[in-house]
Amino acid sequence: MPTIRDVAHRAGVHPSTVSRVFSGKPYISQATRERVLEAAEALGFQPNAIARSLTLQRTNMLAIVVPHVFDGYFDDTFFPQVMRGLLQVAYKYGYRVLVGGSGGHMDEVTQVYDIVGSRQADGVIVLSHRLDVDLIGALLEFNIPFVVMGRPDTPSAEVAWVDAQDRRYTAEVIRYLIGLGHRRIAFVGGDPDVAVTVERLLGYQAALEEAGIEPLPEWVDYGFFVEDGGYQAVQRMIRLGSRAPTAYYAANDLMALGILRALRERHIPVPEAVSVVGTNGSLAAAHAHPALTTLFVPYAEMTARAASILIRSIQTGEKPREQSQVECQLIIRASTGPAPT
Amino acid sequence: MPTIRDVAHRAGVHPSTVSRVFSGKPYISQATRERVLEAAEALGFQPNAIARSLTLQRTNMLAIVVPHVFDGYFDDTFFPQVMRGLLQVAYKYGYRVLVGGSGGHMDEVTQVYDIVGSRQADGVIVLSHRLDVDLIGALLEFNIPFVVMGRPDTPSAEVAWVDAQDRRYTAEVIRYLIGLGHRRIAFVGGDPDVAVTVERLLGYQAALEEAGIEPLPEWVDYGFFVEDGGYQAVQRMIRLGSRAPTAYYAANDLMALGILRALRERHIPVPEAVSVVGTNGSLAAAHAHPALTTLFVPYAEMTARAASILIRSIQTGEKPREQSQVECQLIIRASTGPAPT
DNA sequence: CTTGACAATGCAACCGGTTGCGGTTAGAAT
DNA sequence: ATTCTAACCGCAACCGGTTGCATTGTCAAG
Repeated sequence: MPTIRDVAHRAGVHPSTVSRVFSGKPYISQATRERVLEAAEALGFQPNAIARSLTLQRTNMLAIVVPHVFDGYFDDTFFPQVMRGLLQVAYKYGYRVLVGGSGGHMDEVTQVYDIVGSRQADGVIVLSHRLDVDLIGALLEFNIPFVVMGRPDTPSAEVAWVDAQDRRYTAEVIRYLIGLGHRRIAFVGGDPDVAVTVERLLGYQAALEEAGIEPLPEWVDYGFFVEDGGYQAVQRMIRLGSRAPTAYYAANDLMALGILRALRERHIPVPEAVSVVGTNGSLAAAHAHPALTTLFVPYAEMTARAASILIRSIQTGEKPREQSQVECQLIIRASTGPAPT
Repeated sequence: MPTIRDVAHRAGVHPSTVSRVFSGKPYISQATRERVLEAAEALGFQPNAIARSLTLQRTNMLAIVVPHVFDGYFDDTFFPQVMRGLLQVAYKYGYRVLVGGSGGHMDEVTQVYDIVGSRQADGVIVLSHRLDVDLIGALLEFNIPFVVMGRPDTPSAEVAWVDAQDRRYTAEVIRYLIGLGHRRIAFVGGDPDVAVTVERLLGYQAALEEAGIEPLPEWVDYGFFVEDGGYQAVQRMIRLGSRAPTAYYAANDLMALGILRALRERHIPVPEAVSVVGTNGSLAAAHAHPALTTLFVPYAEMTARAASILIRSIQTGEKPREQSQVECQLIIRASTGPAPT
């Protein structure tokens, strides 16, 4: 690979001149500019991004860490939508996306820590903030812009976030089910150690309390966001007999599909006997049978916004502080109906 | 951020000693090693990955470029499965994934060219090789390992690939439909400029010819891999009246779902009147109504394999040459049945 | 007691761009 | 004709690790 010095030599100028040409600096005569570009063209020169990053202290990368160990993570619409929003904005502003994998709980922090500490990215999107580890605290130590997806459990004016108002909208879903006459409503959450799960659970509990319903502990279960988690939750709850739920709320569509599958296998008609609501508004939900009522969460928009905040912060040098929220939407389809009498 | 020199100063050693400690070089006494690590700990030192990359000429990154402009791209199971396989292997070997977006056709090449030319990654996975641009030729110019997903149209011993045998398995699907008595079979391809589409079309044509069926040109349409593409294809083909297809093969599940939607709207019973087959084996296909028969393509396994090949090549320094193929599987469900009489 | 071998560490150049500073030159102003 | 200004471009240090080579120290063999 030719370097800036090779080009300089061929064009008969100093390396710094070549650098100035390629980084669009002023005070370069038209003649030398052309000579340099010609030499670069002839040699097939492209500036080395790594070297440039080293001096500029800028990588033009946005980082995101994904728990790749859960296969189901890639089956729900969450991950691709996140990537969509992120990529679109990153691309628009000339950034690329650095995706890191992560194994266990702690490892997610390790990975983020590693990427940030080794200066491989200019900003970070924090996907899931776990309750068991203080990732946000760690990130504040570094002087790197980051945006959290969802409102952190210990809100601070120092951190930027984009929130989907999980608690509020989950409550809205539960109220909708109550409005249909349901009183025995199940909550099938994702990973119990993740903030979003806790928020949704709080929304669930609030809505029930509001209606004067005392929820059974057995109505709450965790499916870790995978299809089989929803399936298993039904298997367990069905044993409650007459106290079994007549409606299920699942924290993503994947688990809701698992719930539908379990009900179908047991020949329990949906929505006549049992109603089911999913979350995320996936395409699979729209095409499921029966078509799944689902709480659409605009994850693509959320990450797009997060990426915008990050990039602005990187470019201005100011710590990101924007705290915004997006609106979700309950898409009512065929999987929900009046409670059986 | 503290540098290696800060640590050296604090530990009372030379920077090179610190470097040796952190890169696990031999010939460092236990005493100084401890002093260095202690100093590093106290300062919160982490080696700068960019600087390291500059000298080592290694970034520990695998690159992939994604056409982010098509929203539908993120709705099918293809993209997340590709990411899953890639991330798992990358993570296992300590690599990270660099994802670049891309706009139009040419832009994909530009982006890959840019990443490779600026040495931002050690290897590249070439997702879709278009027919209109010679990306492979360009990559061969650079001395960087790359693996192509799918067999290139001009096979060469110089390039490594992981192939899903698109032609063969598409033909198998068509033969299955013919076996069910269908003779008017539609082909709804993805992007006509992409190699996989051409391969599938060839498989389709071969299977029909084999059975002595002369396909109508109107039976072939392109849906560009998006849901509405499948929907529109039905709208057009239905106008053929008595010559309209009794079976549809779609090059991904998303388009197949669009086909199902179009048929449902027109109250055409599936599979009694028309059969539908999708591709990719998505979860949405399993939960669709009727459950979609689909050609499962192991994209996660393919990218996992591609990543392995890449990493081995990076580590040995040998140009990757492995050319392997994976097996697909036709998953028969409820959307296909005997042709109407 | 010398010599040799090898462990341990320092020195300095290098990876490939970037940039503050200073020198040169040409044209404009006086 | 002289001075001033600003465009143009070279010089060299720097970003933060890495590594071949040189040097010092230590211990065992001769």
